Amino acid sequence: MAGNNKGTYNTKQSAEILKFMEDNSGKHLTAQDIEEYFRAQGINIGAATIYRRLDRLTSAGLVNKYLIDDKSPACYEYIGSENCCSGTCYHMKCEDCGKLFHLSCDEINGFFAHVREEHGFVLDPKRTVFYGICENCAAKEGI
Amino acid sequence: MAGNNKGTYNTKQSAEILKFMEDNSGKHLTAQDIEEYFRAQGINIGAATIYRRLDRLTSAGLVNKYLIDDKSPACYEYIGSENCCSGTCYHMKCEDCGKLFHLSCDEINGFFAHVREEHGFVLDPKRTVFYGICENCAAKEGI
DNA sequence: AGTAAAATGAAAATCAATTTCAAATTCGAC
DNA sequence: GTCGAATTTGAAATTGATTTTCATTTTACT
Repeated sequence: MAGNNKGTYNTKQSAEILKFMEDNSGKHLTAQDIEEYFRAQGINIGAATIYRRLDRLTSAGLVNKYLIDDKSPACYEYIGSENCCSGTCYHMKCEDCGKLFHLSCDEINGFFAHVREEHGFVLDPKRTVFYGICENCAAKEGI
Repeated sequence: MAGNNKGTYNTKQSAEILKFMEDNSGKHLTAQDIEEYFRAQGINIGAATIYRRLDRLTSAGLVNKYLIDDKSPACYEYIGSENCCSGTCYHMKCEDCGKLFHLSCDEINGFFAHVREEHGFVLDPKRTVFYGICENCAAKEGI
């Protein structure tokens, strides 16, 4: 049998949700996105079930949950073995256009290591979002 | 007259709220905390007014708004115009104890420069808060 | 004082997320 | 296979923080 946890039953809903998350690996999906997808497919999966499953997948470490900003609902991202967020991936959010960018480079790892070693603070990439102005918006506004 | 903005009227409620925030500079207060304080003082200030004022103070840069975790309501902290740090200063917030730390070093300036030059993204220190676990809490929990 | 613009409080609305609970499903034991 | 306890589900109700609405009050300017 597939990775069975004691005291948990596998259902077709949970399989569907996991498959959808996998298929959208690297994308940020809200619970609503997922709900709408299944509604469009003619598959009825209740909102409560989606939230329950996302919680499970998050605790299991298969999915990351992000609270990017105050106004929008939480979003979830499948953590595959090959996509950009499998390792440590950070997010930058443009205050102007609201677009979300992924950031992954040696410098940021070095900086996080510095903060850990010199300032004794272990940063949390899941919660930490860098805000600023993206290249596009800067050009547009002549900043 | 005191710092008047065009098209804004000063009220005793807004003065009371600002004073209370100033008096609790460095503490993290929820809208509820503030509501209860005024109720206890026998001063009636509606919840909506408190939220409206906190929003204003936040946009004005006098107060920072934090979303520490998913479960708890937003909290607000009086920062003061420029009295918390000289020059550019960044904030780290412990997800565990909620304490706010100030960060100022060459490495962070270097990192911000790198992001600007190599990733075309101009970071906003005012808005960007680093979340993580502080030294104290890490030790306490044996992480 | 007169008055237009802005701020307020109470109540209603919003809205993501959670809880409730009866009905359906899962899965190991027999 | 099927019995039965444990688990999961969906729909609806609930929660709880925040926002909106709107009639009334307050403010700042003349």
